[in-house]
Amino acid sequence: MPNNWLNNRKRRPTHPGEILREDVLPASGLTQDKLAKLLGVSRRTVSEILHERRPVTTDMAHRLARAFGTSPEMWLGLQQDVDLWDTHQARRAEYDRIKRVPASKAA
Amino acid sequence: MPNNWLNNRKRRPTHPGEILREDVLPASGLTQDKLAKLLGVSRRTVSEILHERRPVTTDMAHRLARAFGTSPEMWLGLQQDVDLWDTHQARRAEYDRIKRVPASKAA
DNA sequence: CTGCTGTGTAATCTCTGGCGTTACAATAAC
DNA sequence: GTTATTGTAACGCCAGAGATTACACAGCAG
Repeated sequence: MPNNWLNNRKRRPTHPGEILREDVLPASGLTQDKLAKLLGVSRRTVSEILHERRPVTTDMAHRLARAFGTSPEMWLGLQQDVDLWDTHQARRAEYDRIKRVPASKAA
Repeated sequence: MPNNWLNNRKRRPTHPGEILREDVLPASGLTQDKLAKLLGVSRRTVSEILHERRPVTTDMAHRLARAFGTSPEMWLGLQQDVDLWDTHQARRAEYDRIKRVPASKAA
């Protein structure tokens, strides 16, 4: 409910690679290499995403969506939450210094 | 309702810069320069976002959220839609070539 | 007319990060 | 054994987000 819900989370949100590694890929019966060729990316890219060392980019979100019949938003949304969380962890001190703009009702 | 809702849109989704330019910034009564200092970024960065020439990054989403009391997800979500749309425009041919993975129920 | 303020925007640099290719080692499967 | 699958190091490439500096031009107050 709170807007700053994300900022208050204790745990890092689920990386899309986890879904891919633990559910989607096993269910598909594909090897990493096969999937990579199918998606049109390198085997390395697939591997690093599975290990959550690389983000699912806009491009990858589209590719995964095509291959697995899901929406690109689904994959990218997961990634966004992770990105927002990571950035907040890294720079929370700086963000805390930013002051709220007063609602100057000079409308 | 359809998953590929985004892909079927005729119009490019609303860039967060538009909201900032047409609503949020005017309502605040701030100049671009003031806002830039407040956010801790360069005047140029603010200007380019207002003109929709630069995306709202994860970092900027946090800054805007702090300054205007909104959620980072709000700003970033708008940007995501734009990004997905742009990428799809640019590479739809390549994506169309990606074949759907058969649901091998080798479960 | 003269400034001052706010703004757009080149030019230039820096840094980060996503991706590919190649190659090698380790492990699992046959 | 031999082959298939996978992790990952070492390259190199290139795009893009951001800062800084500087200049041009608008609008408005005096």
